[in-house]
Amino acid sequence: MSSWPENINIQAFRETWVLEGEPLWARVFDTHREKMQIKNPQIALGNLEKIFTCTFKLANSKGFQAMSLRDLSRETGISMGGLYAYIGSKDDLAAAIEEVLRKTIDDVMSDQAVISLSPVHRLKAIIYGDIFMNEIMHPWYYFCYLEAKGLSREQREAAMAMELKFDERILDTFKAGVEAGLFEDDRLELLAANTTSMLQQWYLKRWKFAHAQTSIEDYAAFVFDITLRNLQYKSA
Amino acid sequence: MSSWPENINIQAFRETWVLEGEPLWARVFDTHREKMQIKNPQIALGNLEKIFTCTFKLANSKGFQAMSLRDLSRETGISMGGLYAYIGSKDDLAAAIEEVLRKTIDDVMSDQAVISLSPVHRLKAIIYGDIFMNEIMHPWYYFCYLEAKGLSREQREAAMAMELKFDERILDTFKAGVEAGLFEDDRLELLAANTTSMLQQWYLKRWKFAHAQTSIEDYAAFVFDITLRNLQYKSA
DNA sequence: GTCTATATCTGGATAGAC
DNA sequence: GTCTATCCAGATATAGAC
Repeated sequence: MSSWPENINIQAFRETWVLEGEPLWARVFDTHREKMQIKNPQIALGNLEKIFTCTFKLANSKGFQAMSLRDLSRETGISMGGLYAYIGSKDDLAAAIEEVLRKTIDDVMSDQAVISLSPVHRLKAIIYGDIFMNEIMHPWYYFCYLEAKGLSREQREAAMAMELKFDERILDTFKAGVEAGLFEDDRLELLAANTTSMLQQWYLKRWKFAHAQTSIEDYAAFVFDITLRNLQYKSA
Repeated sequence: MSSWPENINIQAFRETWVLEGEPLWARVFDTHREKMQIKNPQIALGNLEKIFTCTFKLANSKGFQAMSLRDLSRETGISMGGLYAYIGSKDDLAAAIEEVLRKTIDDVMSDQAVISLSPVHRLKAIIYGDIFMNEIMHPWYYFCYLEAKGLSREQREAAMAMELKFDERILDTFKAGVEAGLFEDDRLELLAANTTSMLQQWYLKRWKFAHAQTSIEDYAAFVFDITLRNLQYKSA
């Protein structure tokens, strides 16, 4: 947590949160411990990585429902019986993905270092942080957005609550700016929802950004800039 | 076409384009003629309405892949054998939905009355028209967005091309405004994509707008307003 | 034009050997 | 801890009566 959000760039973010590689699979193992028959982390981590990565590959191209566990077995090189030592059921696998992502977002969102910043810097930290996270955990976000209908009612509602909470976090920052006399107090709820939506575009419309050759830094700067403009921020 | 876009409101739009009721199912019948065994429109229209409406109900809540044709048979009251007189296969049904929506959008988008307007009015006509259309054909849009992965490669690409074409249409309007000295020439491609995305929110995030009690007129005005602000339009 | 009955197959899940 | 073999529910699709 040391270098974030002092240096707002994706390297600093990567080093602070470590949402990739072994720490990520250890997080998955931890969250999912009781659903698995395998108790030894040394053995489990590698297979969990295979299972989740291949699920993203298959589900994010043809859809989770359309992906069979036989497809997954072939892609991972793990037998059908083997798979069931790691998951309770197919639905359980989707549920695990949603749960891990939600808990990870929750961790990053409750970062105290960001909360203590002044409105404009806080806004920047939220926007850049969220885009960096979307980039790093792209397949997770993409999966959860497009497969939400297949989840249980509780999970769907948790996912919606999460998005509302994110909107609220942005809205609170807007309001702090209004109180400081920096922003205009005009349709802040809709503006907050719009900022959230701009951020989601980064994982939903990859093809469009690739097509237009927009880099992640360009896009983060764009979202930050447009948000300030919408708030009628007068820079010094 | 007479009263649009002179009076920009949803009633005028509804009367001009008639994208509901019998004319809509006649359009479906027409597009889908050769895939059906039924040749008599009098008989077909009612059943097509049942089949498509129930497909939306089931697929837009549990997902198209998760919906079985038995579910659809039960929901429509048409037997399994009966269904197959109207569709070639399950995938065929999804393809039909995409095709009908795309052709309908294409019709509305090529409206000459809008193209001849001045930049600001044109922008308003495009934004309001698109939101009205999203509202009227909501289940169609929602289905196509979330079930795109299940479509054939050709159809997926056609859908992406359609979105790029829409972006282009907005971008052209922006550029016309820049040439007329009304708008600033700053990251217009990203701004156009953002306007498209704000419009898509109307059918993607219904729950959020319902929660915040935002009416369609409020939201259309918001999108128009924010787009002009982003373009740094100086109103007279 | 619509139904019932049925053929055929796929996919999730498990038992039990190793 | 992993694999093979198998069970069986449920899905698409069609044949043929009415």
